[in-house]
Amino acid sequence: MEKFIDYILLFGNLNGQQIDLIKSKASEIELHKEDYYWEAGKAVRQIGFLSDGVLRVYYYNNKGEEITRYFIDENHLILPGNTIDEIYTPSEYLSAITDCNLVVFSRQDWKEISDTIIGWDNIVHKIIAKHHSEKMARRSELISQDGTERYLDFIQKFPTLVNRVPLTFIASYLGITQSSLSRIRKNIR
Amino acid sequence: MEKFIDYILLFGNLNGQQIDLIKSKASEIELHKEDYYWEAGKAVRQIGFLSDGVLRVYYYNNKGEEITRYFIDENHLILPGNTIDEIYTPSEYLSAITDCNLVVFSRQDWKEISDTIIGWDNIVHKIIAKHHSEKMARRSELISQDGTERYLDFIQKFPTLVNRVPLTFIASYLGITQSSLSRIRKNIR
DNA sequence: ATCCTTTTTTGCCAATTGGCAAGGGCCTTC
DNA sequence: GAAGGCCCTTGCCAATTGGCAAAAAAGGAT
Repeated sequence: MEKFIDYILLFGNLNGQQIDLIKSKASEIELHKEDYYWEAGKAVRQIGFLSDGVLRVYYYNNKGEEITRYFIDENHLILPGNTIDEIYTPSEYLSAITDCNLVVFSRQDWKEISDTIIGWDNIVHKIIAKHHSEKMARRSELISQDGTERYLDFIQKFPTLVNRVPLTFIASYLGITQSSLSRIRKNIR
Repeated sequence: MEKFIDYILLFGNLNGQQIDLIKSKASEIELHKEDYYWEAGKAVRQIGFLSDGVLRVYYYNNKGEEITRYFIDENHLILPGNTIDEIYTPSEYLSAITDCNLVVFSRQDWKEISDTIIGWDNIVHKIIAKHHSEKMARRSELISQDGTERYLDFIQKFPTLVNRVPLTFIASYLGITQSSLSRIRKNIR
């Protein structure tokens, strides 16, 4: 919970009263390895902040292969869709790679926070902007690289993930097969 | 100019007076093929809306190769950075593939519009959210596909671009070489 | 129409990656 | 400590892509 408050405070100032309001609305949940946080086709009813653990976002392509779009690690806000107002039904899955702790808010409570705390929306917009630019930057660079470069890039950008995420998922994220990635790692050694 | 107003109205309502204010702040500029709209390292001082033509966003990777990150076609807003407040210095180039027409606003005028028109920020946030989700979706799917699939995907998603964008740029966007793309097109025929 | 430039296609060979299946290592469970 | 499961590595061969350079095609300008 403190992690969440600390994170928010990176993007704007809040007084003690505002922080108390936020805390009063929050609840903490745990996910075990392989639990879903979202499932494709099922409406998402809460806003979450990942305080511990790693999640992965994936979908199935038209050949039925499971493709990992990206990973979410500690200290990231998980917002459903583009706006808070509309119910969001994801087209992809979000599940726990490791055991996870999250701070969650109901859509309703989140809205009340937004209506009560002046500057809240601004903070949230800053966070969204940051997330998007991070994700874009990561993705775009991958495409022009070969397997080895992609992997080196990955371990440089996500040093904390390399040892916590199974090889299959990393390979899928990098757009190569697990065996190719395994061979690449062998060559690097 | 009308294109810009029409575009904005897709995301929210404005009255005649508000539209007049916007028009009074706007100016129209032309870019010729290969002109820069942004250059890496040079601060961007305006907000633009591309009403005609195609732009491409690219950078140089650590091998000195020019990598096309994405294309921008008609009816897209071009916002510098994550927030209007901070001066934005891009790390990539944005140049015209075809002759282009843009509607541009100085940062100052844009701010005045934002301060005067209630709901303007909301409209802009919706547009930003839309752009980001579009870009992410496009990019992520590419990585799990081979050259042929990427190209088929491209012509399906950007039918209007295929014949206006030189092959090199499309290849670079798809993360393959120009010759490979040429061979792929041959096989498809 | 001709020349010149730019863009696209090809050929050839090397390097990279995929597909498939088997094998090895490690951990858990009984 | 044996059996089973999961994850990672490896071998073999086929398919895909890259690199380089030359040829062909398509546009533009005079």
